Amino acid sequence: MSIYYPRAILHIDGDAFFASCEQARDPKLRGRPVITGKERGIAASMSYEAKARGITRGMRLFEIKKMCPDAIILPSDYETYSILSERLYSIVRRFTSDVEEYGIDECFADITGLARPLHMNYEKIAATIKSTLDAELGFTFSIGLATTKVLAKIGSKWQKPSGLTCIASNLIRNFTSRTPVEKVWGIGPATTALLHKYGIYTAADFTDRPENWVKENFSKPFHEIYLELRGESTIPLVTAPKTSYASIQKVKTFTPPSSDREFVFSELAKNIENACIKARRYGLATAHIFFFLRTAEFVDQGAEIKLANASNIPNEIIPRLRPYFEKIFCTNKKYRTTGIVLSELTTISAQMDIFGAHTQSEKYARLYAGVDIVARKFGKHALYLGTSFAAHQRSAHLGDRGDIPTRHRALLPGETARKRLGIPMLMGKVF
DNA sequence: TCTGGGGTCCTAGGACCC
DNA sequence: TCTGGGGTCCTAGGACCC
Repeated sequence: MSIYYPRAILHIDGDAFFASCEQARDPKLRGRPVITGKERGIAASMSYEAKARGITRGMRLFEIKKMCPDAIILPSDYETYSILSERLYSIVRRFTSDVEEYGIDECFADITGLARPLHMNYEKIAATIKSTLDAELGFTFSIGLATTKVLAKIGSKWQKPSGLTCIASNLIRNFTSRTPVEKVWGIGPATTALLHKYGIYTAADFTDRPENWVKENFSKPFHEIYLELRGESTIPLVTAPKTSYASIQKVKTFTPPSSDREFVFSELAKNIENACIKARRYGLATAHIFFFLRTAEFVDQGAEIKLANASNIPNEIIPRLRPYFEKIFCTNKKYRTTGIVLSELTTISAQMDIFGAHTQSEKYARLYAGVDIVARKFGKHALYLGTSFAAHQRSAHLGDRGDIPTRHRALLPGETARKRLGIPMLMGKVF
């Protein structure tokens, strides 16, 4: 039998997702070159009409206006994209509960064993999911069907937009021999360079090597990719929803860069408020805070602060940061970004177990319980601190449409987060 | 690719213990 | 006091992803 799938895994990917969401919401935009990313000054996502005009990701907006004067350039609206993203997941879940929400515009789904109950072969199921998504969301999706996640990813990219690519077991080599290693999910620039040194240029070149050679020369993730490329499913779908975080990070860039001390501090305060909102939503409190300021020249400075008592209350955290902010802030510099990382997060109940009582002030805890209720009813920024007033004014003025919602959190202690962000520590550790 | 705002996972090596 | 083996925990850092 030629159509054979030991396991049937789908990768489902929205085509030009952000731009497509805008076109789905406003029919007047359909058929026109739409670009998102206005707030950054570069193209984040382009409709296929814009791609046809030569516009690529990361292109500067002034350049785009020259190339394509009728381009419609919009700021990113992550709240709307998230709503459509949830709709994507829920449509796929009509077919199977084994869905991994991998990114705002994509997911994996395991449909193994569903051919009989649904009275369709796997390829027909994939086609049905695709036509349902296209019809209900009003724009197109590309799907890869294969026996592993890595191969399904190759499939979904194979014919974009609006493609359905099925890689049955006997066809794997047809695809891997035409896939450069750097296009394989999980193989980045460092591993590509290493593979090239061994004379490996396509995915099939890689799978032709003996397994022991791969085990000896590569770390575990690349051995798994190797097996997946051979059709052996090794990387499981992660279908459980995220319930907790090891750290929470909020970073925001503003234009134009500013040398106004109070304005920059208000941007930092707003990030703290947003990080605390998220911490409270998950019942978490932080004992380790890291913040940084980035200048217009992309020079970062930061400081770490350790709290004796864990907190998720901006009123407690912001005053602790202020002295370090004052030491870092330089009046003759312009700043473009502020960021905050909360780590050493503990659950509120764990705190009570350890200390036998609430460690955060009862007054603030009650106040913020109220704030969170108002925010749920009237919007996230219905209430905010005077400290971040300037930042809220700016975003209302510019027509910001909300912050990026995050579903995942890195498991990083504060200093690691600083290092990962590539921020040198100028002040040393502060406690 | 002149640079947005999030994330994951793995490994090496040191501290400390028996 | 020294040598040695083995285990666990933690941190730093690298590589990748959207």
